[in-house]
Amino acid sequence: MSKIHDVAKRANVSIATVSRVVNPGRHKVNPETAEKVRAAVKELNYRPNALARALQMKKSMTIGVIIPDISNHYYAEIVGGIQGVADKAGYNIILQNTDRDPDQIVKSIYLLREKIVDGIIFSGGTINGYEPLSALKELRDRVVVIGRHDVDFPAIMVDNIAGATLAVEHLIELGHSRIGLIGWSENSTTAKDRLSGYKNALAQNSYPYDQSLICQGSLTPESGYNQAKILLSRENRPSAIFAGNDQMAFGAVYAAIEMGLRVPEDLAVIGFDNIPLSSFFVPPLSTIAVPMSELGSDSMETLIGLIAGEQVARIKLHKTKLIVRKSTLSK
Amino acid sequence: MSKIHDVAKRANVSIATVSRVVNPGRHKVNPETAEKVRAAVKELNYRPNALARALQMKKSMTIGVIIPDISNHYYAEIVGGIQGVADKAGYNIILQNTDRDPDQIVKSIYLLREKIVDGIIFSGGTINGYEPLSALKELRDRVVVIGRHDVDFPAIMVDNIAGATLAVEHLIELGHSRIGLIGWSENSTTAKDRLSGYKNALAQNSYPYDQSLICQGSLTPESGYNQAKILLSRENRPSAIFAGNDQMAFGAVYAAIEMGLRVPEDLAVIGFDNIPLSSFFVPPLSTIAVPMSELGSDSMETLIGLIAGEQVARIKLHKTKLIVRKSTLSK
DNA sequence: ATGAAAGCGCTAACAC
DNA sequence: GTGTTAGCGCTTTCAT
Repeated sequence: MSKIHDVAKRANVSIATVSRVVNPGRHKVNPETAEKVRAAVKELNYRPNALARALQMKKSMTIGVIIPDISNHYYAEIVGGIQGVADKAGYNIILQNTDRDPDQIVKSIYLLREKIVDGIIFSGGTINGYEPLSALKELRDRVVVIGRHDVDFPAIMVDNIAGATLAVEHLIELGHSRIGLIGWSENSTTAKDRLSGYKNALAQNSYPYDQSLICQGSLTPESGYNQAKILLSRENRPSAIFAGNDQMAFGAVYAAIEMGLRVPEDLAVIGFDNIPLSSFFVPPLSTIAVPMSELGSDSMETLIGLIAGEQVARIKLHKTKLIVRKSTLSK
Repeated sequence: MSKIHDVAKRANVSIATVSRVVNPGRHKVNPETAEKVRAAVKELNYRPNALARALQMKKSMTIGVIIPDISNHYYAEIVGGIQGVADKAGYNIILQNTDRDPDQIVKSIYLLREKIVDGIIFSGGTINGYEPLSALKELRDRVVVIGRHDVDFPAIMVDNIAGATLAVEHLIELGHSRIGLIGWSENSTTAKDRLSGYKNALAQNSYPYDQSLICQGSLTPESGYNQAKILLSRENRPSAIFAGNDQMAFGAVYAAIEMGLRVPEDLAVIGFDNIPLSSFFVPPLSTIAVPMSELGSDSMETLIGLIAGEQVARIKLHKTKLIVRKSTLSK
């Protein structure tokens, strides 16, 4: 692989001149000389070494993305959104999977710092501890988080409370009063917010909050299935279920059908996320649409602003939308 | 951010010594000195600059992954598999999305070369042209492809022909003779292979190959829905449909139900891929399981072998598996 | 407009 | 066992 030196020799100029034509704009260079250099570049198939350049410029044009798991649809969409704007701006992204493991998270941050990333986008898992925070400190002005984290970085969030309220109010309007909730981990702020929205909607309509209607899955269809089975075999079972995400909603529908209940006639089910398959489910699933890809693109735009030294909003809240399909048709 | 020089000063040693304790193994260093250095490292929160190290060592511990689209489940799983083994081996991955656009592919390769990646894993889209091939040339011994590409790099593949044969033979055993196929682009070797498997199964059972049973979708549920509608409104409609992937199979089931056909009683449907949701579909979808994550991990293992200068297999074929669920129960 | 040379932060000969 | 020094390939003053 040829280096700047080779090109300089070939074009009979100094390496400084080569650098100037390879990075146009900052300095003038004689058009003829430039042409000679460009010819040499082409002949030698020269490509500047980004490592060397980054070392010198203290700018790697690389950003780090820390997520729990890329094979999870939600994060894949986010990363897709990040990629889209990163590409256009000339940034590359280094991916770090953490499985939400605090040690992994800390390790990832250190690793990205070693690789001299220009910034970090963090999503999923928690970042509140002393370790991750102090590790992130050195990049303080170049970090954006997706989701609520109670830390002092610009945050891109989904209005989960409003979304959940939307879902449950929809169910209430349909005439349901006993509404089951399949939530998940108490450690997740997202889960907590969706639960809050559920409670809000009940309170606004003066319905009691009944603990026996609440259970916890783990975001998988399997867990939705299991929890729905439990919920539906109680006496005085709910006539509607609000599942914390579409995956669990699918599991819940499946459980209902297996138990001889019809959806939506005997049980209404609504999910959260609006994954692509939800409209092709049988019955098509009502849900709350979350603009995942936008979360990603917005976070990258924010990071770019941060890197440019701009003032950026402390919080950006993205709206959700109620999508009514067959799984919650009239009671 | 502190540099090796700061640590050296703090510990009252030379930078060479610091380097030696930071990268243990190669050289001996007095335990006491080492301890002093480690203390200084900790106090200054020193982290070696990976860029500088990579520049010197000509090894970045970073590999490039080129795929069409990370928000596609298939590629997300592959990348997940790659990540898993990359992490353990100390590699980071830089992601490049191409949308299968040849220009983007070439650009991605150049970009990764500039970033001095230690290797590249390529999946999806085509790589046969002169441009991408010559761009890849400089990394010749450090490239592995996933899927069939008729190029001289180690390839990790799925036995799509055998898988499709499996699917169609299953349908034939069930008594179906008119079996529709929803395929996709003729440019895709995967699509071609799955079509070949379909033809093989028919031939082995002396069934005719009827062009009117073949149509092309685009891997989305929408397209599966549309194509199934066409197939099912022909007179002498098929009694079974083999869809090129699960997404299209979902669409096909949906179309059938909309047309008043029962699945599997009036129409059997089988997909391909075995995405997680397929077992929670209503009815649960029969399909051919593809070990996507394994494809990723295997490709990374192969690349690591390549980097280590080992001899690696030219081709590794991964087996598929027939998963029978309700969507193809007896005719 | 162009070249010489310093230096980005690190590793690895090579001396001692 | 430890220090000195020469690069890795590039960008960027500073001269000219």
